[in-house]
Amino acid sequence: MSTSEIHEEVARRLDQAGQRYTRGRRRLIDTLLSLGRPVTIREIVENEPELAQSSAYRNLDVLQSSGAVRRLPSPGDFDHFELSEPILGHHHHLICLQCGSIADMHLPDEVEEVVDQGLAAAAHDAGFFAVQHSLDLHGYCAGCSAPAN
Amino acid sequence: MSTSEIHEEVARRLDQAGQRYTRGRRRLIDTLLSLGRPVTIREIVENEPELAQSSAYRNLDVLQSSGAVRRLPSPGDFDHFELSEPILGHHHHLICLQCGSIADMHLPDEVEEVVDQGLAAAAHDAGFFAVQHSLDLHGYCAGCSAPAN
DNA sequence: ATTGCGACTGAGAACTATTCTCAATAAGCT
DNA sequence: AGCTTATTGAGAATAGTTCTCAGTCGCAAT
Repeated sequence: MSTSEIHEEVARRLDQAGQRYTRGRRRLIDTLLSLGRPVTIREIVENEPELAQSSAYRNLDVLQSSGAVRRLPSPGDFDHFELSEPILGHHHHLICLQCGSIADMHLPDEVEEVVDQGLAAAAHDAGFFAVQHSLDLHGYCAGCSAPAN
Repeated sequence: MSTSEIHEEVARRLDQAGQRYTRGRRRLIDTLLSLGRPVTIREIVENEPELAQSSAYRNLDVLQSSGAVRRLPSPGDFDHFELSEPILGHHHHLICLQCGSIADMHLPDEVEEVVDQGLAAAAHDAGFFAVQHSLDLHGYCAGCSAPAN
């Protein structure tokens, strides 16, 4: 999806939710696009100091409600935000236990199929209505090394 | 693993970390065992009112550091705690988007194998040192129904 | 263009889950 | 039993996030 297609898609989703695609919201999407990985509010505001923190939180919430953004609860102290899977495509995360950074990762289609089938069976058994799955790898990124012990 | 084996395992891990297995910590483990699913601090304290909230937080942190407990960052407002995988065995979660409750789930070994292989390859490509994976299903539990729209 | 109205913004206050503090207590050791 | 050190509990402090509200902007109809 090209940048302009993404903006159109976001605009469509906001419109459907009765929301406007204002300058601040557009800038938020641009920032998420340019950083290209799940980021914290702090990173967003540092990259785009014109965005007020309170508006960033509010607008990320609006964008999440309309399905343009996903909020990732994080093991560290800060939640991370990324463009949603309908926009970015289905993917997974490499989460560093040391520095808390999150990188995107993709798995072969065969793996996804096996996972989907396994999860569908488990959901069915539990009377659970599945919306999406999350499959993340926790460990140490290239910049951080694993603890010595 | 029987209840007494679990307590022995926890005691071993705490001892290794230079920590005591006190009454409060034992009660914490008992509570996690009896509830049998990831729970919030609030649920723990409500179930075992003799546990001070501040001590519960502190001890869950100690237990996590020694590898007896896992803390799950949650999409809602409260983190959840559960016994660690070395004790409970490898498993996954069904996370309800409505009520925030988390239930345990197991996948067939074949699925786990495929996932492990796929993740190992992805981690290798990214220069990432993997510790564990998390594979959770997000949706609506049997008690909550999916939104109408 | 102009106007009108409701949605949006920004700065800070408020909220609340979690962590910290410290005097009192319990655990383990000799 | 006595000593030493870790642990506890109640509340204060911290900090990420949400809320408030007066001022501003976007959009549509005139």
